[in-house]
Amino acid sequence: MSAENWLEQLHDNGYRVTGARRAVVDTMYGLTRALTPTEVHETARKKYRALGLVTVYRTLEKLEELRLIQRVHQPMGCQAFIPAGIGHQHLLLCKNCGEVVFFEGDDLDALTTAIAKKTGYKIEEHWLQLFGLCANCRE
Amino acid sequence: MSAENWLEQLHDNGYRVTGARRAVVDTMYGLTRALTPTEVHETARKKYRALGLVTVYRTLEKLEELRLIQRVHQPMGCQAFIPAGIGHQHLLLCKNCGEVVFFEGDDLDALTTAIAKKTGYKIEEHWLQLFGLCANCRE
DNA sequence: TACTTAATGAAAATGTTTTTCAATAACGAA
DNA sequence: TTCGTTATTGAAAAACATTTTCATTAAGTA
Repeated sequence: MSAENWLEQLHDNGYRVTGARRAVVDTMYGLTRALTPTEVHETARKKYRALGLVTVYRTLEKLEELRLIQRVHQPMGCQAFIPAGIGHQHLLLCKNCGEVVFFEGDDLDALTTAIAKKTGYKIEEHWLQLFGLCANCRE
Repeated sequence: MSAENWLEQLHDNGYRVTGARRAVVDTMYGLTRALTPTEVHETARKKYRALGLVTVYRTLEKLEELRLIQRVHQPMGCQAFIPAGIGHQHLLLCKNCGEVVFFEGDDLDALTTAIAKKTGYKIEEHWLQLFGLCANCRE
């Protein structure tokens, strides 16, 4: 996996590889902190001056559609994006610096079965997110 | 607990009880589906015609501050509010009709301890949310 | 190299949330 | 009850965020 590979995936899905998209992909690829569309615009414009904010929105939309990036929900807002985890993963976020770590291995089967029985719901998905302080920020 | 009690809590915290606030509180109290500020405005205006959208935003802000309501995060958007659960509770949402059920009793200690050890993070909170179909909507 | 058409940036439109401000009304004090 | 202080209000404007429109540009294929 590399930024070049993301561009290939765009191409393979019938999307053209343009300078604007290269700049956005280069900005997003490998990020460990979520960025808002405006932040992506500011950063990517250093690589491609003419880049418009509208194109950032449109490119993020396509990267999300290809599941290369995903939206991050936080108390402060839910418009930021990071590279997507692979398979079923959850997030751990540092409240101080915003660093994002993926983890897997939650076993919520017992819980969901119990809740399903109690409520009559058919449970199809779950969101689990942890918040804390990363090794650097816990001082 | 009743809508009247929410108004008392506003009063006890130094806020005045007005017609506009009554209408918003009456709308929010007892809801089992999340409403956006605009939806609250539309509904509450049936009880208090002159109600402005701005006042809805301001009242929701205060109810959230008093922890009487809380924001609900969903794939489609994160601007909707419902009456808050008591203590540490999680949400189960029906994907079809939007009905919200609270539950407790998750035990994530083993998981968070393991993740904390693996990542070096100090874990302070977690969000857990289940999505599915309620008894009515699963047909 | 030329052609087709997806992609672009700018501007405008739309939608949401916040701020400003003069008028109003809640509510404690008299 | 009445009065006075001041929090609250709605309207309008401002500030932001996101989407749409459209003429121009450039990617990728023939």
